[in-house]
Amino acid sequence: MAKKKRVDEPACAVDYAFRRIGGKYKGRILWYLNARAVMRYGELRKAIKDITPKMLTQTLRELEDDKLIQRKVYHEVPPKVEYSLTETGAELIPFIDHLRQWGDRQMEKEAWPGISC
Amino acid sequence: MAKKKRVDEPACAVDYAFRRIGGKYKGRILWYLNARAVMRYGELRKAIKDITPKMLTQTLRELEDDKLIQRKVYHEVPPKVEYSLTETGAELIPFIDHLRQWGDRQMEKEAWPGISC
DNA sequence: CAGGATCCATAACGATACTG
DNA sequence: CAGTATCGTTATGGATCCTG
Repeated sequence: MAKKKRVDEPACAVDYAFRRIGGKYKGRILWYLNARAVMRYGELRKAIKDITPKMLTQTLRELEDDKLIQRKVYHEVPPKVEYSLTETGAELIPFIDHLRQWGDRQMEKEAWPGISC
Repeated sequence: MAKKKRVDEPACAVDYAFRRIGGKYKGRILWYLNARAVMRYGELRKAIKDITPKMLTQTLRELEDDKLIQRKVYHEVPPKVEYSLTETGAELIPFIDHLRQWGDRQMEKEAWPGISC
């Protein structure tokens, strides 16, 4: 998911795009950041209940390197860091939203309890 | 990507959807099947130049278990197997297309040689 | 032609403890 | 509060050879 992969050429635009938003948490992080506009590290951690600090940090860094999110540090005590979507990241939202709607329909069909994002 | 994962509840619809189309080749397979309507095993293998037979079979089976594609076997010699999208799989195409367009724009920005799907 | 089987490498992810 | 560091597990993908 990180640097390495992007070094070898993507086979095509679909391949390229999936590499950038693949991974277990990227979709959800982007979606949350869209819904709430700006979120602190701790808020994201609470929102994504199953994530560990390591994975959260790692995923946030990858998204940042990919210019899909922005990181703003407030140098104060206690520290405060805010994350938000970049323009490029925001362009992905319609896609994620449609995918989410599709997911909702499928989950109903399969009788999963519908869990809202 | 296979059964195991889908056993534990997805956190939400975004999580659910990403699980179903994640993986290195799923997006591209769905996209190709959409563009060409129906494809044989060997055609897919040629289209996805970097895939091994094992991965192709494995990915196709997962997509089939997920009811995103259909598999039609012709019992003749030499054997012939055709793959095509299901209704549910076809519903994903607009989103893959959207994502593909986004990928195209990004690749231009980064000055990757644009490789068409 | 369309795969199955086997073995292997690495990448992705996770638990836990600690820190500026 | 917002992370690091270290270590371990599992999932994913790959090479190679074989077959109805």
